[in-house]
Amino acid sequence: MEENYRPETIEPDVQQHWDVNGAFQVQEDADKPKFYCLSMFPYPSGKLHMGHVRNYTIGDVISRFQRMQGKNVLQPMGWDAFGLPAENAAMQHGVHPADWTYDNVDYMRSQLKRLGFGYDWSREVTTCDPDYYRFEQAFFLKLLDKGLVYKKTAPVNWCPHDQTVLANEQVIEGCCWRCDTPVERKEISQWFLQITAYADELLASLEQLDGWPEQVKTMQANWIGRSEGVEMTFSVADSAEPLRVYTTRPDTLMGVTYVAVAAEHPLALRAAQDNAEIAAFIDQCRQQATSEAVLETMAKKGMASGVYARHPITGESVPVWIANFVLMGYGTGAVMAVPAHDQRDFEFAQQYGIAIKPVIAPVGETSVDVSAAAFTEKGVLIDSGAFTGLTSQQAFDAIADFLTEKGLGARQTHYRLRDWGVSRQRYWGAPIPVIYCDDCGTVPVPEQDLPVTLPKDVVLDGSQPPLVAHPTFSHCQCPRCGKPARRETDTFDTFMESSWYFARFASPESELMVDQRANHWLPVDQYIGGIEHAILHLLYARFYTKLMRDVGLLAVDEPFANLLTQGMVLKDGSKMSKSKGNTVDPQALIDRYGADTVRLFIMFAAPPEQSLEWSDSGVEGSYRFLRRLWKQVYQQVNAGVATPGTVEAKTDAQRELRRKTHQTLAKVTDDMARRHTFNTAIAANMELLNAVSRFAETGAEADAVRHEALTLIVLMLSPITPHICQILWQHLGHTSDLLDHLWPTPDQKAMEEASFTCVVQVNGKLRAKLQVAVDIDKEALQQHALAEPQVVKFLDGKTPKKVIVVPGKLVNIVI
RNA sequence: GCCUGGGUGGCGAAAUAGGUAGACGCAAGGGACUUAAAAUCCCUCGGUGGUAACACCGUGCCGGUUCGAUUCCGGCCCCAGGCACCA
Repeated sequence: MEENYRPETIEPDVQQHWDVNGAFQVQEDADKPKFYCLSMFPYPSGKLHMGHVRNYTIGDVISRFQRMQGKNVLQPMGWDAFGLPAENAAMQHGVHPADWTYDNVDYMRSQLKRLGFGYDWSREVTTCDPDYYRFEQAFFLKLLDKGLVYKKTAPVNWCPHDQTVLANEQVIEGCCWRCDTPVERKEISQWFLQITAYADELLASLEQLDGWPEQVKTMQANWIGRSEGVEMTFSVADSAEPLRVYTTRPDTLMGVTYVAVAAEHPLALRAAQDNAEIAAFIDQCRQQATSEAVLETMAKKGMASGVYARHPITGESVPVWIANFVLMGYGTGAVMAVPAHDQRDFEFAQQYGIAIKPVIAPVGETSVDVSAAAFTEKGVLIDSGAFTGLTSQQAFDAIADFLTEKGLGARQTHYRLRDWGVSRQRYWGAPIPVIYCDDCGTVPVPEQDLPVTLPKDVVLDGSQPPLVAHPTFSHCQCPRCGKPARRETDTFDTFMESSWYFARFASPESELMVDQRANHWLPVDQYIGGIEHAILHLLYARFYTKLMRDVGLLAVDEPFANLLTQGMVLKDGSKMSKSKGNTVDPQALIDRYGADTVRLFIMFAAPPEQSLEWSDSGVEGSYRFLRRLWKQVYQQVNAGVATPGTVEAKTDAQRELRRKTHQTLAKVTDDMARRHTFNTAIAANMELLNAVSRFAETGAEADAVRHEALTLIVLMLSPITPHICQILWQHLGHTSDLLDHLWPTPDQKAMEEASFTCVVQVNGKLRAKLQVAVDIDKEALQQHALAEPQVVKFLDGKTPKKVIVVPGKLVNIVI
């Protein structure tokens, strides 16, 4: 055995050994319980960042641990390969998105291998491959056929200078990131998946996800945002089309003093026709990005439309205002406003001198002060005609019934969740497989013509959409009538690909989207990924799973049985990202210290769900620990001790080391299996190694106890630092395969202790510690504690008011 | 603005079910070894006071519940993630 730890030589050897043996290739096996462990696949952005290293180390540790539990572990890897950065790279560096993407995939794959992750590479999938996205196109058409897909207009960010649609991320302070031109809002026709049809189930089945963090379930529930309310109509003078509004507070209806509509609302557009001022204001409203964060924080502005709506109950005229914070695409594009009982309405009314009419008072009172702020709580109706005196709850029903009877409204369940817009006006994505014919309308691409392949010969200079400019792509024949027709030039949202990849891994080469093997492996037993995906990706993947179930492709209701959301890797207090320029390149650390050190450090620095503040120092400490471990094994092996027989502690020191060894094993097992707190599992092993270092005894029994401790450290650490452990395992004289070695069980007898440290408190403050027998009775323990000099001193001759004895822990004396 | 988390020594953190605050590691300081350096090993290490024993203070801030609160409750401040076209 080499005296010094040399990761640069052992790691490639061990990796080659795994490779040659196909150690991580897996097949369905009826004799073993399956365990599908999946880490969120990466976008191939260039090279691995620390977030990837953290994510994939956690996944690999869990996979290896589960394998040692006797499970048949599937751990695949692939590439979420479509996306915006590839197009940006094309424009900046003149490299084709496909070449850029595949080069990145090759490099990042080599990095993953260098880190020693145990993936079944025979199942690798790449989403920009037509053999992947063709299933998605076919599935989309199936959904279209089922009526779960439709087209409608929706707002996009539009740069009038570059004549291009911008992602929210490309809008910097309301301006285009490339040319700094103020961005406009533009309504364009887009494809939608009807996720709202599944809103109820997506919400209800959250309750069955016992293996998900409460945090994520709460976020999803709030995102879906089910509410009970009333939709009603306000008729408008000299207009055929009444205003439809939805409210969750019909009890405040009598307090409505105006109605607000979006700038794009037909009513607003009509008002603008003969009013230049209104037209100018509407133009101004359009100069706004589409994101909710911007809408909610910007200055609220409005203008009276000059049009009046009739209050559905009182028949009074209320002014219709055009407001910049109402969006046409969300809901009905109109909202009723109750300034006295809604803070935003209140501020708007104050700003523009609109009436504020209080109609809800706190329970037990007959008036309410709304001079400074709206009263937003529920209460009792005042000044509300026939409804006066009702509670908010009673009024909800009374007003809903009244409106229903009069045909002016109806109770309605509403969701905050909006249908999923999947159209992207981009090149690097899966083409949407539809054709537009002047005679036949929208026609799906026939199945035998799939996939609609993304052409490679395109011009990417930012001047016009590549698929629109392409000489032949958009020109086609109508599949129905054969006349010249236009092919859809939008591509799919990349969330489409990441919504079903976990199912594809089960049968990656199948001629079907998924085959029966998906039902063997699904659901994923452990899914691991960044907390930033808590809503969108996870919700879309859950939705897709239900869609696939309902067309008979899958038998499961939910894709991910257990979810671990890892925290961000931060540097200088914010998320590591290229745009912020605060990234740390893992490769330099791997080159210097080896994969095991990097894996060990990232698992040691923080528990997985917490954010991890990166610091370059500390990696050194992990390296030192592995060297100390190597040295301890070297000393043991060098002394000629390998594979001793039975272990029997003879001396106190031996018994103490054995106790520590098995207590550590018990703790580490719990940390790894239940708590997923790998940091404390590592700390416990560090403590144990420190104990081994201090253990100075020699002789056959001492060597056997030491050997047992070292063997167990190697076993316990092997999921985390598999390379060094594989080598040390062999040097310790073990011939079995470490990868499939069963996780050891602690020896309960060795863990037993004769005495424990009992804490003695006076008024809750620590005053003394007693070393007492484990089986001491309560009375004796109390007497013992009261006799302590420190206690006597504080008692000062007085009798304690109360003595609390917690067996096995502490005595608290209250004076 | 809304939703969800988080805040503990110089730093990363630990305290698992309300019971010893700071395990483990980093950094720092001191020492041993060495011709020297690196490496390694040993010791100290929350703050204030004290030669010491020890005392008091201390888990973002204010208040509450409790014999006892980092942990539970109420209010506030700050930081992070998400907000539907970044992935």
